[in-house]
Order: sequence, then C-alpha cells, then structure tokens
Amino acid sequence: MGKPLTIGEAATLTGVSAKMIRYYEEIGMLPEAARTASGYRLYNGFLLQQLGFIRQARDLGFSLEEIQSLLRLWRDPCRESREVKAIAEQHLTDISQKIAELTRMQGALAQLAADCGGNSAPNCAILDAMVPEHLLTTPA
Amino acid sequence: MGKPLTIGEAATLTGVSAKMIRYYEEIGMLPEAARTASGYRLYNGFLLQQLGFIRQARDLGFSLEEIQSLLRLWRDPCRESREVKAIAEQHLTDISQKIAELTRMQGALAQLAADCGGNSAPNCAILDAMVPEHLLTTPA
DNA sequence: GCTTGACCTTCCCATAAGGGGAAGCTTTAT
DNA sequence: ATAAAGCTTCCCCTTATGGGAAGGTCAAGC
Repeated sequence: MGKPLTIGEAATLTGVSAKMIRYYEEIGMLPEAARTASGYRLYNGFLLQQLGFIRQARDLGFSLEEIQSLLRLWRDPCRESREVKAIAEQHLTDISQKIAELTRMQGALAQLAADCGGNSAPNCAILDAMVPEHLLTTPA
Repeated sequence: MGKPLTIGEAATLTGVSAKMIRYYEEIGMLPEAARTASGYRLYNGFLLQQLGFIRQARDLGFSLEEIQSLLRLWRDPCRESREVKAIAEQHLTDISQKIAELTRMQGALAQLAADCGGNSAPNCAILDAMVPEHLLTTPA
C-alpha cells in the first residue's frame, strides 16, 4: 500500500540498476511502468516484486530470455509447475556443462603450471604446450 | 618449409575460423600476414604456429587480452617463465571463482527444483522462492 | 578461351547483459 | 531563487564471434 517509488528508489530496493530496469521494460520483459505527469516512471508493489524476481533469477544464473519465460509463468495463475521445473532443469544441465568445461580447463592448466618453473629462465612448459604438435615443423 | 597457405587452409589446419584470423590480425594480436599480388593473405609456419597457439589458449579459457600477453612472451626469447606462470595462475584463480559461483547456483537451484512438484498444478516452490521476502507485502 | 563455382577481399550488422556519459528537464532542499 | 540531485532519452563501448552483401580472383572443366 505504500505509494509508488521512483526508478532510483526501486533500484535501491530491488538491487537492479535503474539502467537495467529501463532496459527490461524496453525489451518487453516488464510491463510499462506508470508515469508521473512529467514523465517519471513509477513503481508499485507488483512491479517491484517482478524486479526482485529478476534479480533473484539473475543470481541463479538464468538468462534474460529464461527469466522472461519464468516471469510469464509467475504472472499466470493457470501455469503448470511442470513448465517452471523444465526451465530450471534445463538451466541445471547448462550449469553442469559449464562446470565440467571449467573443471577440464582447470585440470589441464594446473598441470601445465605445475610443470613451469616460474623463474627468470625463458623455458616454460606452459608456452611449450600451447603450440599443437602438428604445427611443429623440424626447423630446417 | 611447405609453401604458404591461404586463409581458408590455415583455418582448417588450425581450427581458427577465417573470420577470427582476420580479426586477430586487425586487433594487432597477430603480425600482418603477407599478401599475394592480388591481396590474398598468406600463412607460413610461424603464423600457423601462432594461430594454433591462440586456439589452444582459447581452449584453456584465456581471454584474447591474456592470449595477446602470452603470445608476446612466446615470441620473446628473453621472457621469464615467471611472467607466463603469473598469467596462468591468475586465470586459474578466475576459473576457480567461476566454478564456485556456478556450484553455488547449482546447489540453490537443485534445492528449489527438488521442492517443485513438476506437475500440472500451479503452485511452485521455484517461483515462490524467486520473490525476495522484503518485497512480499501482506495483500490488503 | 570462357564459364562456373569456390575462395578471397572489405564493410556493415547482430548477439548478451550490461556500463558510461551527454544534454536537457524536474524535483527537492537550502 | 538557486543549486544539487534525480529523472528522461539517446548514443557509444564492451567480448568474442558469426552472418551476409558486394565484388575481385583462381582453378577446373569443356
């Protein structure tokens, strides 16, 4: 029941920058905010909740496109939780893949770093490993 | 000692797209390729090795900026492996942070997904958790 | 010798998810 | 009344990469 907030106040309260709030509105992720007579955007509880929703979803790593879908479901009283869960599980799969990829890099690079002297000498296992073998021609 | 390759052949051989090869040259990451009389770029062993280097470094997740530094060190006979290792260790730190962040998301989201029925009913633990508590006003 | 298709050139545009900042208007506080 | 702070729109920057157009070039086939 509080009176509507300006965009800066909404930003502080939700942790979403004013810049991003305008952007989310522009791309149709959020309904257009009401305006004062002079054109200032105004945010009521409904919009604030959606901003908080976006913030939380971003913190969970969802893309804006996924968040748009999630927000539509959130607003829809007839949604089926199956649809929400499907988006979440897909995202979990993506996260697992990213972790696997990063873990692979971590392992490979840690091995190379372990083999690098890290001193003032020029020879370096890391650099040596960086040129693929099939490009190493025996110098004339 | 093979004769120089065209950009397409170099792309196939190194796994770096022709588009990206031109881009790396444009941003000064690679020395300018030689040209035929008609303007076609030509790639010799030295350039091919650097393209392969870039490809490997990308596979290890290094940014183009980091790769530029690494390439400079690779070309410099007076480098100190310390400098190379420093870049690698910084990157390892970045990787660890990303893994930690993704793992955090994974844990949080898996918990929510476990609490979501995933059926045809509208109530959903995931959506419920998405609105921060401080934005939940007791509806009039 | 000419045509055709594959390859090359440069140039411009688009992506995701923001940030920076200018020019100008409004509101608030002194 | 004036100054500061906040709001508006508009445009440009980022990272690393892909898409595609318009036009020049090269090699193979006939």
